[in-house]
Amino acid sequence: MRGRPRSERAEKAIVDATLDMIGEGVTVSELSIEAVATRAGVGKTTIYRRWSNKEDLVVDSLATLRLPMPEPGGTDVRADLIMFLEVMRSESGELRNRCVTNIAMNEADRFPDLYRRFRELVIEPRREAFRQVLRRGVAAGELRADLDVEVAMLMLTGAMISQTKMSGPAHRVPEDLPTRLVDEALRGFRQR
Amino acid sequence: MRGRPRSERAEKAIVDATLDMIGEGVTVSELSIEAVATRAGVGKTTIYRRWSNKEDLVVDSLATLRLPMPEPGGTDVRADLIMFLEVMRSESGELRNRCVTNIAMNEADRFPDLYRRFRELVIEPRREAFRQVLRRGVAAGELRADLDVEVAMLMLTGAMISQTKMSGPAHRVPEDLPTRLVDEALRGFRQR
DNA sequence: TCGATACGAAACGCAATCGTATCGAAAGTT
DNA sequence: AACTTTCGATACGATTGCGTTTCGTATCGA
Repeated sequence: MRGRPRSERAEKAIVDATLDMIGEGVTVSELSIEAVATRAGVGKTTIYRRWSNKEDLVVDSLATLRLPMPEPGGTDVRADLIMFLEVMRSESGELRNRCVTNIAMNEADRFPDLYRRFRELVIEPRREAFRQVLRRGVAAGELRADLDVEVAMLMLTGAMISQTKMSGPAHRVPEDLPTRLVDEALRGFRQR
Repeated sequence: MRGRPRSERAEKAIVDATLDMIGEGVTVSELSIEAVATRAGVGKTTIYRRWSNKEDLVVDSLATLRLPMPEPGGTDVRADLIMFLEVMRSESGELRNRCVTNIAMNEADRFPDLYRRFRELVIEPRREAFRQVLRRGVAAGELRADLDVEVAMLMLTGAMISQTKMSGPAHRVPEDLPTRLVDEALRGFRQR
């Protein structure tokens, strides 16, 4: 291949700018190529040479997100559940990781293809890992045999997600929320 | 007062158009006065005569939402909790009522004033009612004396909200989800 | 009936963003 | 050294929406 090769640095700067803006809460509709170019310190040409439109840019950018999947210990259900929620909590504090929730919650209706790819790539693997922790807990007799695993997962993750979204990027999710959530869920609300 | 009075019908049409569009998932940023005017069958003048900008229009429109607050029976905590979640579930099926979640989840970061007013007007009263149900349950000895009311509320409502957002406007939230959520929460996950 | 105000429609100038084109300079290959 | 491609910058016409103004008509109170 002849000619000047494409700049790796420019490409990374574009993707970084895109992810940062989405993390800040800019919707896909609002995200302007011009803003991305400016923020990345790059000409618009350089973006359009690589991606033909905004959605492609967003999809490819999100695909570069490599969120480390926590590895559950497998012996203590309580500890594993807290660990998963703690990952959600700490990630919510970093701008970049807010992409995940922002895309999942805000863009599902309007960009179904984007949402579907993102769901398969990021969300479902995590849900499955979480599900396995609960299943192991049931199998080990640590959790009720008739526990509704899907509902249990929804209660814990839904609480974290709602809290994250409601509190906004400025506020922090309380450090002890994962522990408190898991303990309340394990004990049950009812007096005995 | 002299002169032609302002048209009640036009005003209602404008507010309805605004709420419908928000319910459909149009963000406040995307919501254009021109689109509202067209949809309401009204001139832009008629809108600007009443509201000086988009945010005012949205705030006032949301303020007209009179979401019937369920009246808890006060005797059976389980029944009251299920009733609250059931209201959330059934409302999520109607376009108009999706305004509540759409605004609360998507616009908090970008329109903090709007979010604050909306929170005081719509969200907090409901949260408080929900909180009271749990408090009464504790006082009556039906729930654990050391129950973390805030965490309990977060688990139940967060689960409903997440499920609603994740499933999108097309899908329906399962009818039995409120019951399953409340029963799991009351029992606790742990084997005894 | 008359004067005041609201009505819907249309046009205004302004700003943002779109996707494309053009530029000279830079950075590679052959 | 010659050639090719990308670089960032800049300008382009098109489109959209803003908030304002103007228009002739409609609808009220006095």
